[in-house]
Amino acid sequence: MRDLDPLTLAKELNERDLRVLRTLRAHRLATTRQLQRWHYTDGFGDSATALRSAQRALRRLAGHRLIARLYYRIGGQQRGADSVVWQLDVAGDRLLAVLNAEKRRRYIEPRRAFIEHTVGVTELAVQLIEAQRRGALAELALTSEPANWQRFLGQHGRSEILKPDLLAVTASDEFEDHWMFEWDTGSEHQSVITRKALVYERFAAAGTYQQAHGGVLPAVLWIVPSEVRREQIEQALRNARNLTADVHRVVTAEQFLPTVLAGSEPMTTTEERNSRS
DNA sequence: CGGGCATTAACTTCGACACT
DNA sequence: AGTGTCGAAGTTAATGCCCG
Repeated sequence: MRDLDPLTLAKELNERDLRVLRTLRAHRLATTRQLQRWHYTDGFGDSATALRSAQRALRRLAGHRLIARLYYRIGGQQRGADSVVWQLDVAGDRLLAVLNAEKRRRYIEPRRAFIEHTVGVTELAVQLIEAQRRGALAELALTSEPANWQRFLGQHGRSEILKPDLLAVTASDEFEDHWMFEWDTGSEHQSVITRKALVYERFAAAGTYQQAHGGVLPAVLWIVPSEVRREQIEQALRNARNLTADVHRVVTAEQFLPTVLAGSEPMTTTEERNSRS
């Protein structure tokens, strides 16, 4: 069954299978739970059944080598479906390549830091999808790497590329917000952070994005794992020269969704959100 | 008191089967 | 074929117990 012709294989797949494959292509890595929350929600009695169905389907896809389960599990075995990570495998890659006339990628077991970072970014996408589904967001357009890379001319006409972790355009009833998300796992040195922030700064100055989107500049949202880290990043951004502070906003993972739902305009207060008992 | 070991509790995955 | 549900089997962490 390994060398089934991709189009023959495609006939055995349902629409949901293909959506899972496309999600893994776009976001590279996702946990079982994330894929369940994204694609296995409609028509299930409870979330346990949905999870069971997702596990079965993912296992079936893995049997065709459409997807592969990583050896590394986030947080260890006892985290269950939250720890099992999937990526596209050779057959799935070939299938999507045939369907979409795209070129191939390599699919090897990534490094641990990459896994945790990428799954974190996927989590942002899943949270936004869920928010849209329950009506908290009227519109949502997600663009992941590498499609969201932004080429622009920096200082002295030097060609540069900005690589956000995730690009999102959200809309509530009347406002449309553009976001660039940077998921910080807490492992990067502050100099790396500020260097990246300066790329954003030059990108804003170049004005190419604003020209293409009616004058709108995306808000840059840094998502960090802890309050301590949040203060460190904010301090680093403050200390960096040539940074206009209001372009960048730093929030913890818990604050991510409320921040996006509140919109990219400067917020009044975040204190109520922090008090959690 | 603390190390080492066995037991228990709390999870998960996954097979099985009925049902639609 | 896909869904709903149960329970067996496996795991890990927490707990309890003994003994030097």
